[in-house]
Amino acid sequence: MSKLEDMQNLLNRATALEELQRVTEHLREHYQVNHVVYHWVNSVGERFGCGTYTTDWIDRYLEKDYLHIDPVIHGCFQRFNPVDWKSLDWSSKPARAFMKEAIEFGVGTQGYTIPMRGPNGQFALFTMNHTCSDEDWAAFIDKQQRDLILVAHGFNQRALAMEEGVFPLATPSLSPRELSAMTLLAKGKSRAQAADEMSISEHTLRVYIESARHKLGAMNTTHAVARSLAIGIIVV
Amino acid sequence: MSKLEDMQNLLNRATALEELQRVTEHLREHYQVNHVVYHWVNSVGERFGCGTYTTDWIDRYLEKDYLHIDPVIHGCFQRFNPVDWKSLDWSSKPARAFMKEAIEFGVGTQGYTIPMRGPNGQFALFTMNHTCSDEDWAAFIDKQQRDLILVAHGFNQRALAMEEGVFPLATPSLSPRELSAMTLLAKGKSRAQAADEMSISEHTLRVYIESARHKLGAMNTTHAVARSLAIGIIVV
DNA sequence: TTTCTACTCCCCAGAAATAGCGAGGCCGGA
DNA sequence: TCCGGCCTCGCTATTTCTGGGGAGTAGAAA
Repeated sequence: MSKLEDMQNLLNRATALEELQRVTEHLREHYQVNHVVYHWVNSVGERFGCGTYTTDWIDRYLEKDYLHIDPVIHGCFQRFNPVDWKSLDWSSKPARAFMKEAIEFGVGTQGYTIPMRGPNGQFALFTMNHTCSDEDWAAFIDKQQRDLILVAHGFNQRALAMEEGVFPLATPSLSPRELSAMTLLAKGKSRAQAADEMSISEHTLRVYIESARHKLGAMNTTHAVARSLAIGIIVV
Repeated sequence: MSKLEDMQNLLNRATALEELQRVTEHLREHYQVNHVVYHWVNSVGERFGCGTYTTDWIDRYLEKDYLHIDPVIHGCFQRFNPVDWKSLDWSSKPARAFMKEAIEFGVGTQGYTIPMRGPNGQFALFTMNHTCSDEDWAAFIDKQQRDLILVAHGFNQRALAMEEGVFPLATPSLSPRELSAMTLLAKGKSRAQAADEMSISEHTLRVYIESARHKLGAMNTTHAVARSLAIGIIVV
């Protein structure tokens, strides 16, 4: 039994954010790296995180709205596979300034981040970073890659399980015609065009949009389509 | 070197659908199961698949539009973690009829499906199924779980890499104000409300929406917001 | 059987979005 | 320095959407 499996067991029993936090600390010990962080955006846009960053750095990050500068966030949003920080675009001036400041706060110069996406638009990142040479880091990643993916998945499963406790997965169910309507609108069709494609009158189409809107608790058509996409009941 | 690692290497070199197909066949041999299937919906809603199902079954599946009945699809859309088919809801009449027919076409009675989500709304499923007892299947899954997750990831990485060849990831870049506008609209705000929140005149807001629309190649506001969400440049 | 949901169609008035036109200031890169 | 992108504001006319109100069918569930 490796230490890692012990940690996975610990992870699988975690039911609160503090327990995930503790796992990140154990992982840091185990891998002997600067930091281990897991954070995510849930289905209603709230952000959560746990990890070994100092509160100073987290406060700084939030205060300066680095979410919109951090190339790791940008890069991971565009990718499925894990991302080595070296492969990201650090060419812009704010990005470099951000990196410089991060290092001052103890963040490693080398980093590896695994993006994950869940139902209802959930998006999460599992990051490990360290200060060492490119070669050492490459060797480390090469060796641990698989384990890191599995650990990251473990984190996300627990996080999603915690959410289900809070948001009991009340996905509104739209009828087939309502879904078609939402899909066509999401594709940019006007009501007239959508009605035409569905071979119904525009009046009828409007009824579907309305009822979909009500089911989704949306303020207007755009909102309804946005929610449909976000909760994954339609795909463009 | 296990056989599995050989297969992962094979997978990592795959550049076309046929090669993925071949890997599914190898996996079926290796694990001695009825079927191995990987299929996905890409960023523009096109569907692709490869695996060991018979063409008869695939044709039947498409013909009867089973995508909208199959509880595996439904269940996986709502989940992040891998799904054992037994844990799904087979209570509805069409679902049971579907399962019965699937078995007639050689699909296993036991199944395990791993859902995956990528950037730009990509959604994929990796499935392994077999006909055996509950106990044997549980033991098999328990033993292979980790490897299956890694293999599934391998498939998805290759599939996404193939897509980038076809859709060169030309993500339009919106200005900060344009992004704010899109985000507020996605949250259900009207133009007046959004303008108010951004502390600008509604006329100005309109300019942002218009320019965002043009950058995104969208037909109307709803379409622009839908695209922004789908390509992941905003989060609700 | 009754009830419920889904699907289809219709009208109207007011609110909102769209498609054009225009203007000026600011900042950063070529 | 000039060009381009970004941010801000204005006008008009037309089209589209929204939010109410109806009403009838069919099929499935209770």
